[in-house]
This record gives sequence, structure tokens and C-alpha cells, in this order.
Amino acid sequence: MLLPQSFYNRPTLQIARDILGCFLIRKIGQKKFKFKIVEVEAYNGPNDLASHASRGRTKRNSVMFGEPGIIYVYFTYGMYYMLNIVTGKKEYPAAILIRALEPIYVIVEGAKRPIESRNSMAFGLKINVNGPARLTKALKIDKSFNSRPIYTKKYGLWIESSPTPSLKRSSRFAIVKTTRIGVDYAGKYKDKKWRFYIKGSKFISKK
DNA sequence: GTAAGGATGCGCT
DNA sequence: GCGCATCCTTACG
Repeated sequence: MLLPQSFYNRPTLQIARDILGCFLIRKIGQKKFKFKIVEVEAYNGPNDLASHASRGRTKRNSVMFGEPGIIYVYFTYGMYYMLNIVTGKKEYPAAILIRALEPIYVIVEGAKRPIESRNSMAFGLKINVNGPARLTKALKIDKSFNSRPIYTKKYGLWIESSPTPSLKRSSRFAIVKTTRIGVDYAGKYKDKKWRFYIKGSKFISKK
């Protein structure tokens, strides 16, 4: 089921846990690619020194200060895009960075086909989605998605809830909580355990 | 298998 | 100018 905007209008750290195991769907042309979200990081509030928002509102980060459920895509290292979803109340700058996905299947002309290898071409899309920059490249996500809603199918990118909501999440998988990647400069915020991933997943971005 | 370095452009000081 | 919420290629064993 498509996750509604209200899902994102909650505390960011809670969303980071809840979104694990949910599905990211990308529609390109007639093909629909389905992935499981297996790793995320939270960038939480105006004081988080690892967050773009800690330097105040700028043209670049302004969507972080807006409505929850909006996509925040930014450009870094001269060549990569990062995919984030804005979370929490309006005016409270926070977002979830999607760091890694697990390929599930692709629907071509109504038929489900497995996505076989992380590094092979699957129906015209290079599937290499265990890393925040890799996955945007693979899914053809760029700045044009910035400020669009994720809670509609209109733009070819949306998130659906996991298939067995009746089962408690804790009975399906365990969550590892640890420190974020590449934020050594962030003072006391570098030690915040705001990175979450599904324990035992083979599709985590590092180690 | 692991390690090192280059690529590359935009936002911010 | 500097530095970055990174990845890929090359060079080794």
C-alpha cells in the first residue's frame, strides 16, 4: 500500500526504523522496478551538525524546512545525487537519507521477473543499489525529483508499506542502530546512532 | 581479496 | 578557494 503523507509527519528517528523493509518503487517507461529499503540515515533537526540544515536555511536545503513526504535530492562530490525524504513537522528541518536497497523484481509487460545480479543490466537498468550515490545513478534519480512528493505515484517514484503489516516488524527482522557514515566533522553529532539497517542484509552499503 | 587516489561541481565562507 | 551525507579504477598480493 502506498505510504501516505501522514507517515512522514512523525518523529524522524521513528520513521527511520519504520521505513526499513518498505518498498521503493521506480517506474521508468513501462517497467516497474521494486526494491526493499534496507539501510537509511536520519538527519534530524536544526542542531544536527551533520545536516545541511545546521547552517540555516539556504536555497539548496529549503525543502528540508517544508512539508513532510517531500523528496530532497542534492548533488555532491561533483557527480553524485543523494535521495532523501523530508520528515517531521513543517519548519522542523529533518530528512531520511536512503542508503541501500535490495532488488526484489521488475514488472515488464505485466510479468514479474527477478532482478538477478547487483552488477548486471536488468531490462535496461544497471542494478547497483547498495550505496546512496549508486542507487540514484541506477534508478536515474536526479535534481528534477527535488521538492516533489513521494506519497503519490504521479512522478514514477514512491514508497509502499511492507507486505505483512499484521506481523510485528520485530518478528520479521532485527534492526542495527549505529553511527552515520562520513560525518567526522559533526562534533558531538558524529557519535549519534542515527544510521539504521536490516541486520544480516547482504545489501548494506559498507562492510 | 584490500588500499589508495582521482574524478568532479556546487554551496558556502 | 575549500570541502563535501561518494564511488570507481587501478595496483598490488
